[in-house]
Amino acid sequence: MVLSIGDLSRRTGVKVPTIRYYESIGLLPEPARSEGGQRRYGEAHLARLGFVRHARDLGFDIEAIRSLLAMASDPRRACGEAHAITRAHLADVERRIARLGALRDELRGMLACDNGTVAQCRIIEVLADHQHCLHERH
Amino acid sequence: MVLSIGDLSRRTGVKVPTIRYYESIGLLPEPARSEGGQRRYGEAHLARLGFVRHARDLGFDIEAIRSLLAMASDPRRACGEAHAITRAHLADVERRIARLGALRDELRGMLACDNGTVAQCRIIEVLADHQHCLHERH
DNA sequence: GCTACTTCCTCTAGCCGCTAGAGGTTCAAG
DNA sequence: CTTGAACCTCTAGCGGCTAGAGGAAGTAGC
Repeated sequence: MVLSIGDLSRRTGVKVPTIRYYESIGLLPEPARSEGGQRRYGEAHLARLGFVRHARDLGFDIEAIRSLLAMASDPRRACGEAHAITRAHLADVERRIARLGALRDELRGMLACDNGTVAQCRIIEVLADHQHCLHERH
Repeated sequence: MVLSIGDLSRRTGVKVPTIRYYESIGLLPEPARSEGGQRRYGEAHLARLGFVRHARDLGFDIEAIRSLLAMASDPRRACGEAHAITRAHLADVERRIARLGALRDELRGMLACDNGTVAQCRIIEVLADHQHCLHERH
């Protein structure tokens, strides 16, 4: 199987410039080239880019993905480190959810006024004065 | 009341370079200067920067804040636009919460294996093959 | 083999919202 | 009057891409 960069892009859902970007930062190995210098990919690239895409979708940052890739390539290695990375990421996601939930409540409260003038508008009022907030700390 | 940029920073919790950045993008008006050229702020700046800080904490982007500031400065203006901005932002926050919730479930599922070797590790497995996911679409 | 058209190439610059650092000046306390 | 903190401007960098210029290569139909 030989794929152009466009083929690889369509198969993985990763945009062409993003694939080249991943190569430039060393996340993907340099592929073979055609006589004319165009990139030619195989199964290994497809799998690796799929892995990367998937991890990005799950919100892992590039450095975490680098580590996960290193682990995936060594099937005998204990996956404790993968657990640590994933747990850390999960904790981060949970923090973000909590924060966004508080934010949502705050925004809903701000919307609980009719469309009067700014003078009575809770939105402007809340923004102008922290005292009106539901929570002390955002 | 006369405040240096450091005073303003301490009072609002906005870092000094960020205050200068806000000025550079026109979010804060240019303040008066001391004889030696240092910035000198008053109550109006304090209130405006507080508003900006608060809106940023609530996750509004700079352009939204620009609009909200324009509305706040005109107390007779109807606040329909402020509602529209806030509703749009709320919808965005809700989408992010839903997405992060799905992500959290996915990550929790991935952690449901013991620390064996990579060969049996669900984390690596899930990342390598989308079929293992809880959801079709992330 | 030629034309036309798409896809590919490299390179540079830009996005957001800051943050960091260099190299120099001003201010305020003692 | 000296010290040392805080200030100044300017440029560059962060993450993770995205956009555009200007040109070369690949491919399908005639």
